[in-house]
Amino acid sequence: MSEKADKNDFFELVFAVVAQIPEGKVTSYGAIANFLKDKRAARMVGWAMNASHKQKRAIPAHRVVNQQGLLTGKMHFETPTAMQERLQAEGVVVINDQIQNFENVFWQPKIEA
DNA sequence: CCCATGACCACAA
DNA sequence: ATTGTGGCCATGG
Repeated sequence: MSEKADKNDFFELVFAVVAQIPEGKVTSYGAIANFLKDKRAARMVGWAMNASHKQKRAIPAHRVVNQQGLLTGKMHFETPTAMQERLQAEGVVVINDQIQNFENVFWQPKIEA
């Protein structure tokens, strides 16, 4: 089988991690990038999220925020408020696009088969 | 083909 | 502590 798409692996890896985020929890781009040994490539993670809409897999991109716990990419969602509303629907307190008690809801990326 | 932008993060001054 | 720049890789014009 010739799996060669390296960049595709990056996508799958990011999607895999994001898909494993438990409800009521969030993670950061840098955390994922760091997990991928490319902490400088945090932008690529965000870019992968942009492609998450194309993925058939349910990618809870709303659970992915920046290191500050700020909903930077809310504008890329269906609606600018979809991200915040969705997070709150999962029990995450978000005020002014800022996740409250971010440390408590922070989830460390890890591959759980 | 070259330039500019992007859901970011880390480091230096 | 804050501000500014670089770096990362890919996509778009």
